[in-house]
Amino acid sequence: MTSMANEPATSKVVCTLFDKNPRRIGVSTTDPNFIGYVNGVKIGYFTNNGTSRDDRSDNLCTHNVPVTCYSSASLLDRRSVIDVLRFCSNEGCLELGRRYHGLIIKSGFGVDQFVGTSLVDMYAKCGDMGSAVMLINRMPYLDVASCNCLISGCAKNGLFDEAFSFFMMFDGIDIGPNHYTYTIMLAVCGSLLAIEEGKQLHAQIVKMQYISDTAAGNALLTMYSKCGMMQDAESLFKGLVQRNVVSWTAIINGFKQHRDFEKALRLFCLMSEDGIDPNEYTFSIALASCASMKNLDIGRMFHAQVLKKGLALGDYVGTTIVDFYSGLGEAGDAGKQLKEMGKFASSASWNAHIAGFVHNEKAEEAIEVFADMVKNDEACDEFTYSMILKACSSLPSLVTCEQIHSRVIKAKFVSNMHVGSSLIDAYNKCGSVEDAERVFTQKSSADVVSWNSMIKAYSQNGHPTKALALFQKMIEGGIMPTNSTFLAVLSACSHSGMVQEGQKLFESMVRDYNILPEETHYSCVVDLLGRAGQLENALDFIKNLPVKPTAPVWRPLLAACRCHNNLQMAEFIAKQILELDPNDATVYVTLSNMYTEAGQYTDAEKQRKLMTVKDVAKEPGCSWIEINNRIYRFFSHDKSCSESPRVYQKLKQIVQQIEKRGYTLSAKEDNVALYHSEKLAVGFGLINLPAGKRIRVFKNLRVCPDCHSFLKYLSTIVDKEIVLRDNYRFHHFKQGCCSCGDFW
DNA sequence: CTAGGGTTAG
Repeated sequence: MTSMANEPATSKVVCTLFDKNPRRIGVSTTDPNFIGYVNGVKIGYFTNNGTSRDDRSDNLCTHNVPVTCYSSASLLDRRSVIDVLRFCSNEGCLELGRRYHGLIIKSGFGVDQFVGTSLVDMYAKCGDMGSAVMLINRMPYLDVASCNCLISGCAKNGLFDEAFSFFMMFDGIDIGPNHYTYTIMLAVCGSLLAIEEGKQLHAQIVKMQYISDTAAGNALLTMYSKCGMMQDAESLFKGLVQRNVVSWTAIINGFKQHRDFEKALRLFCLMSEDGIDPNEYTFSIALASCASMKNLDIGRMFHAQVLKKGLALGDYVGTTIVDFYSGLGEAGDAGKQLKEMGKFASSASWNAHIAGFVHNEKAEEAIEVFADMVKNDEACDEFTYSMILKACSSLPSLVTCEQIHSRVIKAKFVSNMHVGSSLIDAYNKCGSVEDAERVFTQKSSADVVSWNSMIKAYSQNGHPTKALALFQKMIEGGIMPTNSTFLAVLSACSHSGMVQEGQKLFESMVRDYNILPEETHYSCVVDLLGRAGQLENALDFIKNLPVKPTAPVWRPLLAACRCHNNLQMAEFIAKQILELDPNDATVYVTLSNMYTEAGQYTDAEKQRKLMTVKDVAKEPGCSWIEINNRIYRFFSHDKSCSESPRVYQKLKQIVQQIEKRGYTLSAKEDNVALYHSEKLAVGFGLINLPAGKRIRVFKNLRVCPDCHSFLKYLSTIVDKEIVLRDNYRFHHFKQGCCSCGDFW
């Protein structure tokens, strides 16, 4: 045996093996996870994970399966055997299929080629590839249908390299691929974005005269559109001998996937003119397009159409409707749809409702729906946990986060990429780097997303050195960084004044990792230079960008001008930003306050007037107050809070009292954030906050004694409901106070 | 008779 113990064979290795006229694939009898050997060399590795849906088979056994299932073997007939196996394949009932397999062996139908193929298909579709391969090897002879089942099984289980290997097998044995085989392989190419291989298959299809087969044509169409070649897909579509509803759906979905929603909807109309009726697939795509376009009217129209056709309660269409309404903030309609779906609702439908609340920053409502979902015994999946953890981060609530974490552990989702990284993110946002660290180290295998989350956690919680060290470790571990990785390390450098490191990283991004910088990276570099006071360098950087600078690229430089008192440059930058985004309230606030501090009161007032005339100050979640020619802006994640007159009065009172006490509320900071956590207001922006940074105070946050007493003072004047937690950590720490940035 | 093509969400 070779030493390839834990890695799947690559198609390259396998292809060369198959080139040498392979005879037979074999399977290990001792290790159920090994799929097989060719001429004594292992070619693949399967994980036997087909048991995940077994909980469903008990129900299905008692309700939906033909009676013969329970009858003695002698009562089985060939027809129903095949029917039941097809049923198991479609529903993913592995356990039921296994039991049925036993009956089949007893009855003697096991030797039947068609029954054998159905069995292979059942195991493959249920995810038990080990058994599928074992059966293939025991079949008296292989035919194209059984091979297709095997290849299709690989493809459905994400084993694309293995699918290719088995496809190559056709060259070595007497049977050849047929049109079924090509459709399967085209789907594999689509998933791998393997356009070259796809084109080769296209050529073979033409040569073999399968091109007139509708399914093959549709598979080609999908392959091209998945690979991003929409022009080829469209011309292929136009040239199709026969366009059925699947062809139309495929091309419409292609344009939807590439975010050309208008074109997608235009084609939807053309389709009806062509006399083809849209079905549930087409409607799902159309509704999802409306959701992405944020077009409530057209979406409602589609909703009406599916209602009329009686398709509105199906899992996919129904869920898309929930998603459509909740994504547009129409939570009422979303909830109504979910309720109407009743038992037809799947976990996806619930997830869509939760996601809508999370995206619209209504974390509490999201958690309520989650509680409802649990109460309804709906199984939570990776999406549910990932979404609900995002809700925890925006609250932010450590307690809720811990509760969800325990559910995640119980449901065995910690190792899932999305759930794991959301967990790290959530602990990060709740201020507990220690917990984030624990999740990260306990994950059996870390994926790049989790590495990114952990680096970001260090970076955002005042551990820039740790962030960079972890980045180094990641590179040494051979993990390819992504653009988010660089965002995290660049911001770590920027917040800790490591200008040179930051610049080096930015350069290596393109040079060593071939990652094209985006707007956010440029913005980070501008921030890096600006914070360090290198205003001219930052300006040069922007001027020399290969693309036209956008408002988000200019903004950090304006903030830097404010910090470093460069009014002249601030005026120039302000002009640039307003040209790109005339409604940016920050610009007026910043300029006005800078003029006030420079004693240019007329100029200051001019800015405030402009701001009022343009009515730009009314950002959601933000209110502002003018005291002594200065503007203070208050942010709160709770819209109703920042917009309520009572709160407005309260805030005004606070600022006045603060000023009366001789404090200058944020000499360099015009934004004051008001956060709530678990019904407590936990923080205020304070003196000398770096621009753009809003403070959050959590129980484990490191606050220096000065700020602590200031925060305590604030808490006494704000409101009775607003109480600060008294368990800050008070010891010497190496990184700065999260409030004022001072070192203690 | 057995195998194939199009749908939801981080």
